[in-house]
Amino acid sequence: MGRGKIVIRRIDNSTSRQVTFSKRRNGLLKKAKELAILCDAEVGLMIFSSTGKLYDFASTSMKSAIERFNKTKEEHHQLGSSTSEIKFWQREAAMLRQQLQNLQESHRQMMGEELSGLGIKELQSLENQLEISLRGVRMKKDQILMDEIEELSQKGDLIHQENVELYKKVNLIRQENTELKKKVYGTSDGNGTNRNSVLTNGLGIGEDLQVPVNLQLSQPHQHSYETPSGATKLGL
Amino acid sequence: MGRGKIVIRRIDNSTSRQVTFSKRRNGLLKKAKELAILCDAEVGLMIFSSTGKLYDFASTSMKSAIERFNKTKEEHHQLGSSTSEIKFWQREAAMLRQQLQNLQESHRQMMGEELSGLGIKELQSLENQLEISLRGVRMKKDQILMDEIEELSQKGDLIHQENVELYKKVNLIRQENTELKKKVYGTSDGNGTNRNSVLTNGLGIGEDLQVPVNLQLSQPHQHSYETPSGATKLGL
DNA sequence: ACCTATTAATAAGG
DNA sequence: TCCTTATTAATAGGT
Repeated sequence: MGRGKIVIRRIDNSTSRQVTFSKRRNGLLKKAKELAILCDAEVGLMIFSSTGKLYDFASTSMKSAIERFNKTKEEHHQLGSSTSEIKFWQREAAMLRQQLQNLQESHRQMMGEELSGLGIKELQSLENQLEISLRGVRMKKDQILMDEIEELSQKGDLIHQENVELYKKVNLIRQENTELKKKVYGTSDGNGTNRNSVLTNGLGIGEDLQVPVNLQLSQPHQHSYETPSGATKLGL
Repeated sequence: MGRGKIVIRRIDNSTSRQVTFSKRRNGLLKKAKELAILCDAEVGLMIFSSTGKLYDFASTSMKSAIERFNKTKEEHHQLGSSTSEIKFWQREAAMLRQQLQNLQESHRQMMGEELSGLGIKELQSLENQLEISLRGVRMKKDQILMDEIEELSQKGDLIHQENVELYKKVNLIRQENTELKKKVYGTSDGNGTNRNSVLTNGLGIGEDLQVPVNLQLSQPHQHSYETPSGATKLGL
């Protein structure tokens, strides 16, 4: 696959040998990666240039690949003589690997991947399961949102009550103040009293009373789903 | 470099994944050999299929490659030697068990179970994923059903054509028969001829012509989702 | 390192 | 797994 055909034989010219090494090494590494990804295989590749430099690729880790290599090779010539302990753990690992694969397949299907190979009946029951799951998730989500609203509403109530109490206290103190002023400066103004009462009506009961009522009537869908956690901060 | 371009991503279909594995594995091994020969390099390649089978190539020996690798990496971990066989398998099992648990949790959540502990954001993204999966599954299912209907319709057409041909043959043979009877018994009856033609109209063209038309007009939702596989038997 | 004619690999489909 | 073929990808040879 180049300008001409070549025979597979050591390249004499050291320059072109190095150039070819560089090109083909990259190609080999690339294809090793592709194989690992495309086919879900574990690949370990070590390349030493003629100058001794190392280039390597491992889909998981070279350590894992080498250990697996050794185990696989050992099994071959170890068929008669192995400790029961080792055999136990080997079987354990094999079983777990099998379980993992089964679960992975089913998980992929639930993710809507790898559906080829499924028949109508299987697809139908998968669809049913997904619908059930979806309902469950939505219920849970709505539940959480409702709970949050409920909590918010209660906090709103408490704050409102607190406000009412505070308002009363403010009024009491204000009255006390007025009384004190009268005593200190004598009866000097009807103005100050008027201004205070107007202010009180503007900020106080008139509007505060509405707040908890609004919270209780609000519906989940009127809240943004994106920033519900922020709401709890309001209460604190 | 095939009939079409492909993206480097795990191949979903397990059959084509295996086919591709087989082809590319051979290609990779070939190129590893070529690199070693052409460029005078030491190459070690290990490939484990997803089923655990090992395919390997080493220009000198895997032992040599691994030792050189260890030396180069200056890791005195002795990856090639048998540390504690049992410990290796225990670690392997522990790792697999961990993976299995992680996957199980996520799988349960996709089944709509074990949702407590999830926040709104997580539930929302789970919901989105389930919706995506559901769409995928439904598309796949509809595709299969449409394909089946198409196939059935074509078979219906063929059968109808066959019927028309057969009807013609029957009529020909019947005529022939009538002629023969005339020759054998002389001109004896108008009764037999009448009965035949009435029978012909009842079983023949009049009804048969409708069958393929009905099949072609039928829509997917008119079919039961429970018994589509039985339908293919009709054609055979 | 880049270019590009040419060969090699391989995807898709029996 | 092997075969075939259309198409893409790798790369040999040159600048």
